[in-house]
Amino acid sequence: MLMSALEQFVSKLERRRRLPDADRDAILLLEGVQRDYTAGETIVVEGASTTHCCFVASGFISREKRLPSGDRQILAFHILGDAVDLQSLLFTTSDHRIYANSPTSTFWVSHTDILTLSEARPIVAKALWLDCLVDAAIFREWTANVGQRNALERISHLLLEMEARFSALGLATAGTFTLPLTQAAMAEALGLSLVHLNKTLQVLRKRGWIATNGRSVALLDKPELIRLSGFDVGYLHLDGEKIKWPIGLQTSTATAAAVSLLSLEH
Amino acid sequence: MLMSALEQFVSKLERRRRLPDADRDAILLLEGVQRDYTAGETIVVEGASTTHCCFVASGFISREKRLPSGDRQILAFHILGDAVDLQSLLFTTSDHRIYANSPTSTFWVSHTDILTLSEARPIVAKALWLDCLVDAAIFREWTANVGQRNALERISHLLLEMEARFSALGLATAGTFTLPLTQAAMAEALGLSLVHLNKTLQVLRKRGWIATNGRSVALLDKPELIRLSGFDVGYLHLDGEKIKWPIGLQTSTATAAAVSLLSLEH
DNA sequence: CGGGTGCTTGATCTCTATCAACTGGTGTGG
DNA sequence: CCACACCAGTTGATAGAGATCAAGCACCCG
Repeated sequence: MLMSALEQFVSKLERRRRLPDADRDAILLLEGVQRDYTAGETIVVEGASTTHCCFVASGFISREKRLPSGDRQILAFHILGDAVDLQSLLFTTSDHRIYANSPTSTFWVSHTDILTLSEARPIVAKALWLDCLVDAAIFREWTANVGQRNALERISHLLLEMEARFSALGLATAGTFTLPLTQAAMAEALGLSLVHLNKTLQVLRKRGWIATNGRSVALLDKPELIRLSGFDVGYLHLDGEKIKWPIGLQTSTATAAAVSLLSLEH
Repeated sequence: MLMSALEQFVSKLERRRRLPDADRDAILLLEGVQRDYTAGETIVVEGASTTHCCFVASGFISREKRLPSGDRQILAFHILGDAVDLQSLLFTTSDHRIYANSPTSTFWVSHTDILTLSEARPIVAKALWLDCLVDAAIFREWTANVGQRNALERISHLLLEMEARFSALGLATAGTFTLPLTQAAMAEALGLSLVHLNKTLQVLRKRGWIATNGRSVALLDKPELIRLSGFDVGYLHLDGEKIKWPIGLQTSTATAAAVSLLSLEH
């Protein structure tokens, strides 16, 4: 239970693809600094220069963009085992704000060390790259969610995503988990107004599909929520099912394969 | 003008960060197959297994997700010099459909070859990784666009993005460029209905901020469009301004730096 | 006990979707 | 060469989802 942030992170990576011992150990040996935050605390300011990457040991973190109008859009949530903002590993500044929605414990590793390690160990590089690609897949799904679904569907979709992610960590049982979010934050993640979100949540409750108790959420009728929202866990890449990750590569007959692919396709 | 797809791609990378000759050449020497598409043709079907990555030599490509309801969300546009769906380099299947909005010429390189090259050349790996991160930054901006902005702002924002991207390639002059999109496609990228998009475009035209002629778009009052939509080119990372990309890494006093950062922060 | 935060409610407004029809251009086939 | 079909764009009318405004309630904490 009391795994370190890096141990949690490695577990996540290894749920997708087992790592050679040497690579796993190399990640675990990364040096860094622990740092805790209280609920509501800002972790990284928008525009701040990024020199370190933070790994979550516990808590709940969100990343948001603020528009000139003052409106905000929450772009992602991060929980234990996540690398927050590996996305800015190769950028000098962060293009969005990161903050703690609940008391949060993190571990900070310097970008330089991560890059050095990646350079020395292609497998580590690939695992991190993959993690970025998964994050991007989630971004895409969120874009579709906000762009195409109505309030009822959007909320269901988000709840299903969070349940799946908590569940993969053993932090959800029978569709029940703790979601340390105010309704205001949820509204900002979904592109809805607070009032409308509140009323739509009530619809979900009245239909008996979900129940809430404080910060605890129970998905009472997952099949129905899934049907309604069109949720499909695949994009979260919680396991290795859709991961292509050859470790020992041999110079293959790649071009020949390309030709056959292209001609067969149509 | 008649640069190959890989040459265009390398130019894009080098606008961000100059590459050592050996690495540049290694990319340019990637083998592959050329393939052309007509307007409206599907390039990759959703769910198809991904074995090759396509580089755009000319034309206009979009990537879209289809929801069970039948609605679609366009997730990204790609033009000359782009690597379409480097995002699925480490996945076995594509989670979205890719298709040509205009006659398009592409060059296909096998994932295996790309991964082999990345393994051999950390700098190439980093350049490709960076390209994925930039794509992800654009996804984030789109999420915010669709989630928080109204129709007028959304359209303006998209047009500004496309103008900036074309402009970086020398394909836009004085705010005028060719956008090979039907209004239906634009609506699907912005999460708007076709009818509403059409009417809102008319507002933009009546206010004298844009003009259209066939597929040609002219941004007549960029300052006003920027003010309205809160557009900020930064997220496109067209140049190297915000790119952090040390090539020669030395084991630094990273942890010490972390400590000072963390204590200074608050 | 006062004030803050988070949740809830009702009334109203408006933006955007939906439905339906019409135009103009393009292309194809008889 | 015309008839027809098709597609992209446009228009008007109507409906509905969701935003906004305003207020009240419950809980927690200093």
